[in-house]
Amino acid sequence: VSQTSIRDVAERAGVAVSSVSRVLSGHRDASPAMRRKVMAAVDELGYVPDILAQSMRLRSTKSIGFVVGDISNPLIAEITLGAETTLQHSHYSLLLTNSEDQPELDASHIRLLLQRRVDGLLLSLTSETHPSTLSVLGEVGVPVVLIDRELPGTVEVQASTVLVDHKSGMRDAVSHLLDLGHRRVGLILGSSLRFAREREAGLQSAYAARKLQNASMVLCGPLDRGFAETATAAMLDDADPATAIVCGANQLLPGTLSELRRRKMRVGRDISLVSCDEQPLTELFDPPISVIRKSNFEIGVRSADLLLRRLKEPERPPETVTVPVEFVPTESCAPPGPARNS
Amino acid sequence: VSQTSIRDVAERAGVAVSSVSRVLSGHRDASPAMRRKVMAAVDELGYVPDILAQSMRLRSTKSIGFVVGDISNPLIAEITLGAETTLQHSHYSLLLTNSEDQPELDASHIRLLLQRRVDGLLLSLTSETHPSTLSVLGEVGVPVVLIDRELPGTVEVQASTVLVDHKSGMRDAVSHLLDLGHRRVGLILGSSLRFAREREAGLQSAYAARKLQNASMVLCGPLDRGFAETATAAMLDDADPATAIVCGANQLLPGTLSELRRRKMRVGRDISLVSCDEQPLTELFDPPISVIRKSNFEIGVRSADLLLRRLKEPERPPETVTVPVEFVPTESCAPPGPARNS
DNA sequence: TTGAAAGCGCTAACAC
DNA sequence: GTGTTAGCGCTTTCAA
Repeated sequence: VSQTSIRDVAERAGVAVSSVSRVLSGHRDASPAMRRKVMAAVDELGYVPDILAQSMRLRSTKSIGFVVGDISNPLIAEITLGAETTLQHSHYSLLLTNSEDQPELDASHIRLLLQRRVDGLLLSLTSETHPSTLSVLGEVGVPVVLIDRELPGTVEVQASTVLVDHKSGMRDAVSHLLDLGHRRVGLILGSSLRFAREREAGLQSAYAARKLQNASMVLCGPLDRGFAETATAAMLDDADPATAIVCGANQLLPGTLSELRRRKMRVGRDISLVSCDEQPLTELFDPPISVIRKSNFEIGVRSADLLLRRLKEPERPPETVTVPVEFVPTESCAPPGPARNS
Repeated sequence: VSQTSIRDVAERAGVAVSSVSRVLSGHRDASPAMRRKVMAAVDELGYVPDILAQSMRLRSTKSIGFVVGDISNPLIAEITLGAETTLQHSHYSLLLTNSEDQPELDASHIRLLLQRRVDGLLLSLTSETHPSTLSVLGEVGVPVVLIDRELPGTVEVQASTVLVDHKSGMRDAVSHLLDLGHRRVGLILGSSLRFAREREAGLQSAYAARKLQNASMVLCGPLDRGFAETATAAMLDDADPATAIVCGANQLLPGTLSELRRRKMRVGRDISLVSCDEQPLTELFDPPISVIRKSNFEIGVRSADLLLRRLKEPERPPETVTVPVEFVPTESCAPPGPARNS
């Protein structure tokens, strides 16, 4: 497609390049006759404008840079779908970069994207505190949207933000467990990003709201299956074992399930279980697994919307929106059983 | 970052723009003294070259267009990770477009990406037969890699291809079921893309290899949970009910599992079950679900490699590589039980 | 070895 | 209403 330039079209139509440009960009100063001539030449030659050259002139690439930690994480993939779909409708293209969960790559990807002259940035950062990321964010000249991240207050980065209300979801889940009679709730956390902090805070607030002494057990480690196994084992082997376990991230659930299976513990009888983030099959376990869920697609859409808004109105100040979260209880949560007395 | 141009650097260093360009592009005709002067100016100004302008001159954007049906499909997301990671290492950026499983969008995305002057195309097409896609593919001027798609032989599209050996995987799975004594194997298929055709062929070949009359039951419909439920029900309600069910795609498994649960049928006892494509939790069901698996990450890597190779050597003819597939049997496959005689 | 200048394909003054 | 022309930031002949 397109090796023909606007000059070829002009020549073919017997008019000036500027006239071709005017017709194609829908400028009003173009007579019907001119329109016809130009469009005929365009059709005959199969001319398609070169976006690169347009970008160069207009100083706008109509492209957005998206930095993610790991696109193969289903949650991120859904966010990406929401964002790309939304941007597409506004004629923006998405440049995707994976940081492979390495904080150093966040900053270098941002720099690369700026070099590519993206009009805006959508960031699902791997780290909220890495100095080089914070430093480059201080001087990006384009609108930025942070996805579920909060940077340390000291740096004043001009960015819109889409926040997820993890705290409420966790509060609801833990409250439910407390109401069932659990007192020793275990929470497994990987990472120390905002979602982990909020989830821990949600758990605390559930205890606090019921004026119960906080007898929870929070274990934090790498965001992987191996750690989830270890943590689950630790929670069950504790002198005061947890009677309910909350998996603080989708990547952890397999580890917890496998440790429970190894011990032949039945979910919803010997142990109560809640998972953060719905996955395709959680609902099909027997019993179905309680989840704290959110719409990742919506997160992507809202992020893109926030960005588009600032692209249209550059003077507009950054905004923050919060996406709700929902706790879906199932029989995987039951009153603490006799196992506790063993 | 970067509002300074190469002219500013030249001025600052008191040299010509061409000299700056030479130094920065590592041209050998540049004296050490010149190098020093230029680099000093670059550092002082924090100059970063504008990739857009470079692309325009060099007629290469160092970017690859990736068309996918649905990035939120975990399989696609993993392929994307493999591809992006590989391209990144060769300093290519990835432009991602979602076709939302609408065949018409494939072609328009390809056109858009060509307008953006991508150096190459990675395609996970929504349709292998849509005319406008085939037509635009006939005149793309850049290297193309098809990911697990085969276009009708009539169109001679110059493209490298990464194929997945679905057929072998399915043959192994069905052979295993036949060896267990099953004769009536049900296969649920969504879509009619290559993977579905190959899976059906694999099933046929398993029967053929054992010289058994093909008593399989293949149902094809939309690639969603609802259809999987319907198809599962149909297979079980048939006059000669299936004793084993193979889910032909990850999106179908939830439907089959839910229909089985509704009927209180126990996997691995009342019915045997195999799923195509490993998912995070398949292994944690009780019993674990047999899967036909492959490395999606590898598919992405191989696709990118094939593209990079043609980018480096434009004269090189397109190649085809095949990625292996593995059947992982579990107790979800068992001999047909008494249920059959009911 | 370095500099001056042309030009990639396009848009937008500006002049007619 | 239309044409001429000057760049956008860069690379690359070509001359010096």
